[in-house]
Amino acid sequence: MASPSRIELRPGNVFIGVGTDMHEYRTHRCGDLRIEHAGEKVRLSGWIHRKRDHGNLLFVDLRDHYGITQCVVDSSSPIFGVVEDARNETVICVTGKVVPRSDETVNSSIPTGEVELVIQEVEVLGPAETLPLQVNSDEDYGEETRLRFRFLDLRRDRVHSNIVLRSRVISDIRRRMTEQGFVEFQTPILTSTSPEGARDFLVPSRLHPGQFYALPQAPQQFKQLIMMAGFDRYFQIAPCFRDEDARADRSPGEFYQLDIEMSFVTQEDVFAALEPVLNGVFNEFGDGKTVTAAPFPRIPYEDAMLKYGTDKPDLRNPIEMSDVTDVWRGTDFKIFAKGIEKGAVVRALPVPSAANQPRSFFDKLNDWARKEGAGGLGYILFQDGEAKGPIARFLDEDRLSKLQNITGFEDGDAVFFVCERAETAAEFGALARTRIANELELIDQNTFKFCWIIDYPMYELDPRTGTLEFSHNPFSMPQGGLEALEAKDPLDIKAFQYDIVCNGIELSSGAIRNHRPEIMYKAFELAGYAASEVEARFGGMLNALKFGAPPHGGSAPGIDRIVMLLAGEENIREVTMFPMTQQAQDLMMGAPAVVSKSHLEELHVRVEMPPTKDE
RNA sequence: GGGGGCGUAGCUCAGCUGGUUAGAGCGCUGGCCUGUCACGCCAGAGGUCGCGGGUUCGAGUCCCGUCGCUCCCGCCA
Repeated sequence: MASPSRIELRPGNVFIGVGTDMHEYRTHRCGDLRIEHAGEKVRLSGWIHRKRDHGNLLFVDLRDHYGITQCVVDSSSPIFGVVEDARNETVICVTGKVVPRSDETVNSSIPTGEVELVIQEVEVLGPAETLPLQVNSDEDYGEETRLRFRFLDLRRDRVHSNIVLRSRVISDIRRRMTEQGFVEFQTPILTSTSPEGARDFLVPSRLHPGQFYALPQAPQQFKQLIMMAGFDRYFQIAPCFRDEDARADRSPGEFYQLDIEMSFVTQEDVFAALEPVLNGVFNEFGDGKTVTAAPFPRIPYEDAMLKYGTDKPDLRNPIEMSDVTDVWRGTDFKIFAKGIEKGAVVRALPVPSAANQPRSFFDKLNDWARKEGAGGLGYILFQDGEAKGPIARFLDEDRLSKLQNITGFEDGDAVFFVCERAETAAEFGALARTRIANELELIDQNTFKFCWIIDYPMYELDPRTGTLEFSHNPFSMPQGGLEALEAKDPLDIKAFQYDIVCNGIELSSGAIRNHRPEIMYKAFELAGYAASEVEARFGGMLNALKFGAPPHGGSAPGIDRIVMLLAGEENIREVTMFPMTQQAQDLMMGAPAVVSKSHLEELHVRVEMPPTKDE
């Protein structure tokens, strides 16, 4: 017989000898027993999932992590009363004989449904009080109850399996990364504040009064330093901390990234490393949905903004916008023509097979558009070779054929028009695109569509101050290098900066990094930072760049969002074991909390409360 | 920081234009029931209607404030 350390916990395994030396708690798990076990004396431990009490005959569904087994006892047994008195969710250990069920009483909906355990001995291991939420129910409980009693919520099937899925996804990612030659490292949790980006979490220093550590917003600088240290290919399931407000798809405070960085690579090399990992993981855990095959489409930022109105397009949506400003310029439809004169653009949204929708469909959309603050949502229907609808008459043959060339509409389609300033047109067009596709159920729910968004602008103007600032990561390499920084209009410079998007959800951003100090100085100079300031803020990294830095780049897909997509969950709490509320509180552990005075004194910290309203 | 939704029994919710003793399902307690699998049947307990103030003869319901949960905007290099 194998030594205990080599015994695996697999369904069907008897992992401890049965008989006189029966294990104290269990010989099998609650998902194990099959018809082959009939006649054996076994021991199970688990939670009372549900009882069916017939007075003189009592069924107990005993549940553990692995499954449910029906146990049965009748009033002739001396321990009948003990089982009858135990509440749901009480942890018990039962010993008895496995018996086959009669044909009429087999339960084909559970794997153990052909047998049941006749209870001969019972021990209550952990009694349960009256429950604040019922584990054996699909009822949708309020967040407050669920989070305060998360340990109960986690017993329930849906969250329990989400968390297991999360674990399996992470294991699978680790395996795929390791097999590609990536090496996993840990980076510091207590580090320095990062000068750009989100709000930091600060940790006061006991040894250095008045000084603070910060929790890393991401291991960005560390992973670059790992490349400069010559490790070539790094990855980590990295905790990241940002003190920003939560959303349904954004935990307050903390989240995890698959953080990766590679040396001597181009943008394409990074894509080639990540694509098989993402495609593989989504195929493995995507519940049979189709997954974009590598190489994923690469969409330049500018194209994405024009076609989808956003840099995180949902490619499941077949509607692609195009610019038709010229088609409407100078027509008698004054709303558009005058708008165009004042600098507005017109975007077309061709919607396949929408021409036969009832009038009310178009009216409803128009009402919605006005409520969103747009002028409206004009449209033309193409039916039986004719252009129909309220504004169709403003376009002559020439203009209509031009429109067809641009949008590629076919007979039976409808084309919607958005006329706004370019930025608003993109924003509102994106909303309309999503809205229309949802109304007409054009979104394929059985697929994961990936794409890379590439060629992000290096700089943008701050809309309030009009000053030049980094539009993404200041450590990205500008396309064209130093030459571009010196010669081009900064707003025309692109960066080797890219996002990966799946079904309209941004999974990560990444970049080829700027590994040349002189380019770094220049890039920051354009954004208004003096060399001395750059040195003060990024001294450590800048220093490393000066002692032989390899070209390098990477990315960091969000683990939580990957699991959300795979689990089909809309809310990140459903895939997080111990989440906080939207107000960043842990209701179960009671965090954050007031700490003792001595605690604070040790850290040289004094609390000053914000003024209350009547002060 | 701002906007929306929700807050009634342990839990999920109903409660009309303000009007007698605030209801249901699940859970809980007690009773009956030997083949159920969301077992069934009978009975019972359980409520400061989030909290504070106001309007009114009368407030779960209307108004103001406040707290909690949530969704969104801002924020998230």
